[in-house]
Amino acid sequence: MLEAVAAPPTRKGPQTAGRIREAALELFSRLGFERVTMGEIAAAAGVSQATLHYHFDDKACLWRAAMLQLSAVIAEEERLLEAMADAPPEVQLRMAMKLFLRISWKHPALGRIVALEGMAGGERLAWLDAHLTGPRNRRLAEIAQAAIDSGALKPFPAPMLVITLQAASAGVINLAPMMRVSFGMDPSAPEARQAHEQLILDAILGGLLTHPTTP
Amino acid sequence: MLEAVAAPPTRKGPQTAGRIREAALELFSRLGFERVTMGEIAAAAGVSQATLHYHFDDKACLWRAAMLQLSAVIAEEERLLEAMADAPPEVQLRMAMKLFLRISWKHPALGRIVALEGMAGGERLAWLDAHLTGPRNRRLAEIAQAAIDSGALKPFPAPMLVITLQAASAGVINLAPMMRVSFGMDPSAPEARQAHEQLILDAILGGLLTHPTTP
DNA sequence: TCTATTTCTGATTAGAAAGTCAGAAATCCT
DNA sequence: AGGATTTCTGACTTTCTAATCAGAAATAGA
Repeated sequence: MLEAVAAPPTRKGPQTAGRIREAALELFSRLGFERVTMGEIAAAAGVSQATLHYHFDDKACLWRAAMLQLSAVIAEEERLLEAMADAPPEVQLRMAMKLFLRISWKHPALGRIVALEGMAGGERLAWLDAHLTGPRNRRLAEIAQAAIDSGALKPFPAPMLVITLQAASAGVINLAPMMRVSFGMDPSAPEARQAHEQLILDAILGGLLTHPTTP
Repeated sequence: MLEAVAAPPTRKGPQTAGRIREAALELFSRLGFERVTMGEIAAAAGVSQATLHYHFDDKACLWRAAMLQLSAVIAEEERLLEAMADAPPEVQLRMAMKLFLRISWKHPALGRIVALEGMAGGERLAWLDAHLTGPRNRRLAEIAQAAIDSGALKPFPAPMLVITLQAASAGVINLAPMMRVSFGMDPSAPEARQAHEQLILDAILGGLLTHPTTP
């Protein structure tokens, strides 16, 4: 069988397929596609290695299934952005940024995946762009461009703004192990998370708006 | 033989060892430790696979040698930071930031390595912290802390400032493939590089200083 | 209960990659 | 030139991993 998503709870297959996808997402995002073995995923999901190949044709297929699951969750959480399509650009921008930050913290796997595959290039990145990151990036870029056109935001290239925001938000979360090693500090502690969010907002709203607002 | 650095040019060994280190650095930084095979490195350096094991005991040893080479270059380029240890904190901070950005652009391998290993954790990260990234991070944090103590910089945790700067500068460079796929834009083009640098400086100097200065 | 279908597993296979080694080729020294 | 040393290579071994498959266990439906 292959990548089924919804199913009657009486059947047991989809349930274990879900456990496998979760384990795969965690491992893939933390270590990258080839650092993870099918055996590790199987162990993490509590099934045999052959079971992985029963539910998913091959390793690449399992990777895509895990990403699709993440994609669905995130798309759902970003739904509310569409509801404010006619708010002033500056308001939309601020809202989008906060949502972006919140999602980065809530789904650390996303940022890790983006860092890993967005750096390596290749067909997995192409797939990600089509199914997960591309639409997000371009929607955010549109909002930034509108803010620039309205004169609220300094005229930097919108893609550069988007990627920088991406890098600065997810990057800090990704580099948690490094922060621990270099500074003995845990960035996922609530107060650190708070400081990080405030830092990004201050930097962008204070430094990049034409009429700075530091709330 | 093992990790020799300087040598008489008449001997041929160190020269090929250098070529191997360069090829290794490029590949390791682009793909990560385990995505790269010894065969690929050998091919890129134009030698046989067995030659790699003649010059370096094993793969991990080659990885460290490549990192050490990078480390030496960077340490040299950051030497001039020590010369201004008694300048006012704000001046030092601005200088350090610009140097940091310049080095990120000049040695893209550094940022990729940091992203890859800083995210994965493990013994390679520990080694990096001891030999390359740790000293840099802590020196930059000291400068940031001095700027905070002097009242020039808003009182965010210095480690958070450092890691965010790291993530925002290197991150954009790392994500070049993603920018190409998502926006068809090449961030390594001179004008993009310029915009990126200005963006970071504006964000930090405009948004995080207590008395903003936007030059 | 009994049969068919779904779900899962142990055993196995094929292939890739790191690392070893004996010896060839190149270079140095006298 | 000629022996000694450094440098390099092809062929091999070992280990690890993805993928396959026949069949066991569990579940559903009559």
